[in-house]
Amino acid sequence: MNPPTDSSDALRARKSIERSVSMADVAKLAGVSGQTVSRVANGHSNVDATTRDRVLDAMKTLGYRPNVAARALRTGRSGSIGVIMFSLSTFGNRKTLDAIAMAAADEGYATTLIPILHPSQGAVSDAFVRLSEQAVDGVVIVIEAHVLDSAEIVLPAGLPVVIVDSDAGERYTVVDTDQYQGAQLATQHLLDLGHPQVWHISGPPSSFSAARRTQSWRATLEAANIVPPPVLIGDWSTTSGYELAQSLVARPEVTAIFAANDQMALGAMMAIHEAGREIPASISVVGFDDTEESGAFWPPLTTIHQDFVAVGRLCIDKLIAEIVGGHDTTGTTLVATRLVARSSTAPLGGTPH
Amino acid sequence: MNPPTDSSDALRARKSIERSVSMADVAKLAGVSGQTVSRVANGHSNVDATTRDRVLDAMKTLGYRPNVAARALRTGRSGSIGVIMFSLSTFGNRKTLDAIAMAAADEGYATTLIPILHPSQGAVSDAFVRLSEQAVDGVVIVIEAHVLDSAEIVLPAGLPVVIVDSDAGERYTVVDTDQYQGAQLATQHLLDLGHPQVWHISGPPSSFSAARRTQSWRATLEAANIVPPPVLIGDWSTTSGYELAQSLVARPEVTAIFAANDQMALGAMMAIHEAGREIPASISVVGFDDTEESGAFWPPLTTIHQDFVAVGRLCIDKLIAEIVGGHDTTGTTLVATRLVARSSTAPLGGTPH
DNA sequence: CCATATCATGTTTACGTGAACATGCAACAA
DNA sequence: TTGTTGCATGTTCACGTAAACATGATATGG
Repeated sequence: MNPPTDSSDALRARKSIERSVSMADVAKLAGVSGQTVSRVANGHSNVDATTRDRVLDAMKTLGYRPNVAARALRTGRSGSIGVIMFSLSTFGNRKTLDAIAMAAADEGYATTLIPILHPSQGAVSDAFVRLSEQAVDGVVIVIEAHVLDSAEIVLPAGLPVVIVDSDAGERYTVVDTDQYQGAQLATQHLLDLGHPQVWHISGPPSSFSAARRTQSWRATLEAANIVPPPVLIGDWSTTSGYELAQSLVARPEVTAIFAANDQMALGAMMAIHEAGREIPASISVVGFDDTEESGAFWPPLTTIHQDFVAVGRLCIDKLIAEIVGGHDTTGTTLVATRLVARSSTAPLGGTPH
Repeated sequence: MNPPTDSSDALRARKSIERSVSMADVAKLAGVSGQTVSRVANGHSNVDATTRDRVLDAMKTLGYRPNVAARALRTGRSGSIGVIMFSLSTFGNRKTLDAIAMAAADEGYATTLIPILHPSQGAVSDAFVRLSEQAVDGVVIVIEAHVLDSAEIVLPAGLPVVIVDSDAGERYTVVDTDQYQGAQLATQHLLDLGHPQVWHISGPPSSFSAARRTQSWRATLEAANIVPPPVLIGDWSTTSGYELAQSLVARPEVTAIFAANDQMALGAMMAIHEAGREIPASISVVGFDDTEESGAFWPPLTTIHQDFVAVGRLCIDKLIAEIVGGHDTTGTTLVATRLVARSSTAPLGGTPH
């Protein structure tokens, strides 16, 4: 049992762990008012050079660090940006998060991750509850917008938002890779190589990116007066690519496959290998993403490179503009992709490499 | 319903974007004091059931959300856990972060990402400055500890810390995959298949995991009375695996390669293919990580599976224990790996599959 | 010379919360 | 009855910061 201590020493010692240096401490040491310390800390101009140096010295001596909680309470700004996404399982999410975090750090913002445990309605709502409890100045949402619509989700009013992987450009600020252009590039590349038809392994329809890529693939074929074959609907995983491709490889007329991401392309290539057909001599394969590994697949995969760094940068730039500007904006900004031609594609009937 | 508004209407309207519902608003509506609202919000028991319901109703009506900044200022707890790591470029980092974020969310903590732009001394120090400016209750550091030592880094005193990828168990709480056991599993697997020697493509020496795997590989060979060949030092990338393996594949006596991660294993397999040798008939390859794709490599890669979910869970559990307990702990907790045998390994001189 | 503008700096206050302490009421024992 | 206990609830205050306002000193113009 703990009898109350007469002197506050014991408590002090225990609390001192958390106890940090405040403006008042700095002010005392520098012989100025707290307000002057505040001015120096925030880089205001109207402070005498001598005084400023004295304050800076005191800060350094005491190891002063501003208390963000107090600052956030006072100013309503937390210096933190929230990111809501399903788990980091997809390559795109992971790269996007990475790029956002880097760009945010660059601008002096921290990144608060608000993961969604499983893609259920309730879990998404939970994420927004957690979000509204966290002090964030803005949010980047990396979930297709229709999920937002279907859930009874209320974005805190006036909270700046940028959405990735969505077509909600009329209502929100949207930044994304130009999925349409990318898929066109992939499909056209195969057509240009002389393939009379291009089969497509798509991502899950719940993903806007996936739907958009499929749409573009279809349009590109139709523009070439080709009737698109049925879509094979995958779920981004190598396994799904493998299983779906198995139905294709037995048919000799299938000579070109466009997979909606590199992982499914990898799975498809595995099925092709197992069927004893040659890539690209017998079948050409194009992926989408350009992961770090795809250049080392066997054979090295022709794919669409996404510029995630640019996407992340734009997200943060637009978000900060909204935060500082104080008003919501709308509109869609797309980042172009480029085709990375490697050895998994060749002219119809052509030779590898 | 709405209380009559006074002359400050215009200002109010403009500010109302950020202006959120406070305890005072709830208190007024429920006809109680702010303190009672606080008690309800924090689940204290000494509130009459009737009163509690009235307050909860008012909260719901107004859409009350506690202000974390104010709470953090008052309590010294932010409900947020910081994660410091180099960019998400490695599979391990990415999975670890994912697991940490999930486990933290599960415990009601947000995850604040503090990325390090480039692995320079200054950048690491910067991260710690940003850290100390962010209100976090604890930190998970996913950087080898010797980097911490070499930089003039001061961890805020008393801040609970858990370190991943380190051997600093005597000074900190360390959670990690059992790298040693994993590398032993990999090496022994190849020896058990009858290979007289196992070559090793390692990760960068700056990584503790890499060093540890190399150490274990060497020890396992020595325990079998085999003199380890020179280590080939890679950098985790497929490219490095590819380039390093090229020097190996020309030598027929090389029949077994243990790469310190799946990406380098993939690169090595590419070099093997290009040299015209068969996997696993002519050379066996083992990786480390068990990425989502490795089962679809050609051939499917035998590798060491890491349980990142367990690592993340343990990080958070131990961190929260320190946060709640209020005292630092030390000690190392290792999570076991398991061998996933696929088709990239076979008995010496054996047949594929 | 004084009036006034200018600028560095100090003082007061409020942001929203929750701990500590105060109050008031009901139940109960003596 | 009256004091005592226990419990629900209210009041006061401080956390660290920065905006708003106040002050006092110096420079400038007529």
